[in-house]
Amino acid sequence: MHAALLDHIQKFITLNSEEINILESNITLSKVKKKEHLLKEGQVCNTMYFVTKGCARQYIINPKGTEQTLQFAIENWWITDYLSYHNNTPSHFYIQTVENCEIVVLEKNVLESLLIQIPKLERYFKIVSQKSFGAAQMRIKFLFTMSAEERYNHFKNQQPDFVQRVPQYMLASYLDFSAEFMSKIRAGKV
Amino acid sequence: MHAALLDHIQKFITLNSEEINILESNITLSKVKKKEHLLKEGQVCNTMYFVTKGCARQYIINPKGTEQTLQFAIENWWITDYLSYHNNTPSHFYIQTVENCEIVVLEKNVLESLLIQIPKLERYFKIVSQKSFGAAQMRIKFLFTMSAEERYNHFKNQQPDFVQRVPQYMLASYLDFSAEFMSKIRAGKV
DNA sequence: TGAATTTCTTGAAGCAGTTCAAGTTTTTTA
DNA sequence: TAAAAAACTTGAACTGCTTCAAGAAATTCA
Repeated sequence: MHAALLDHIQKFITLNSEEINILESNITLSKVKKKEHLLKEGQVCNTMYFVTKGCARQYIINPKGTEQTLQFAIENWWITDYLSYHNNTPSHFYIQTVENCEIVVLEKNVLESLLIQIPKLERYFKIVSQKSFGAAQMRIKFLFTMSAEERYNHFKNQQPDFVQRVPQYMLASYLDFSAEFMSKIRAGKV
Repeated sequence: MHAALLDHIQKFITLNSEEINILESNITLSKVKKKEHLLKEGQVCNTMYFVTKGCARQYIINPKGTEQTLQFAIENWWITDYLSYHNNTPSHFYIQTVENCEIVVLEKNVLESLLIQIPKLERYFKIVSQKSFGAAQMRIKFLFTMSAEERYNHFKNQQPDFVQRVPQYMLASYLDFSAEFMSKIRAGKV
């Protein structure tokens, strides 16, 4: 059912059967249709989302009114706005499903009670967020050092199937160039 | 002595006096001269650094041979390469002091033993890294939506003193534009 | 203090990627 | 399955920023 999250947790820490029971009774899987919003700009984010099926994204609407995707979350990724979550401040971001999804929706109060019952989970979330931060640093490195075409090819090599899964304009904005330019890169017209 | 780190930890979790003793006996403060390297590209990063005085930075050398700063760490910031640290892979980054510094140097084996003795520390590091990740997301947002001049002005408003503390070319690369362009922005010649 | 090094400045030429506008293709939905 | 909506393509004009080169200013250190 939500075996995916249990499996993911157990990649990083060891759970006994009691702890597994606690988790199973506190965690539910939600089906979310394509293009639904999990978070909108201006809302305080009180929830963490773990994608077990499908794809979600975090995006902003820039001053020109265009959407720009900052992050994708596919199977086995957490997505949330940690700043809004920790500081109880309005979020700068939208979080939206890109495909029909199955998502573990974990409210702050539920999570905090789980963390008290199973303190080991702190370690799990520590490792996950440290790795995410490391990935964000690499992302900034690529944005800084590669041309638009290099970023596209690099991404395509790393995630060959994913390129097919999302609209090209979303991927273009994630890689920080325009949809039109993406079209030219793909046609070899650069 | 290293009160700074204890204070920082106690902003997020509560420690009893025994735990404080354990920390005090395992943590030492190192003086590091300006421009010394804490990590070089290609090394595996086995250490976390907490800056209590001075300033350090994480940077890369891009294909043109120019340094580009990805992150600054001033007082009360942790700096490390989490991907290298967790995966035991060679780092893509340099970490270097920018000023004479006082730094808590925490080796992986010491940290792991501390985390066993004081499991609560997992929560501390979780919160710190989640906030760092949140900050990295905001950084990407600013890089995506603001012009070079806007990024400079925004940074100057947020961190007015810091602008004076580091060479302008380092700040320029952190904000993702050239040192020459920084010079023109500051002179109002844009 | 004086020499060496590092950092900052300036202008001119160039270009990687944007913007705009219009048309085409694909996907969704009633 | 037809109509509407969403996504993609193309070329032409444009621009924000880079690159290069050379000199000036500031900082470091013997």
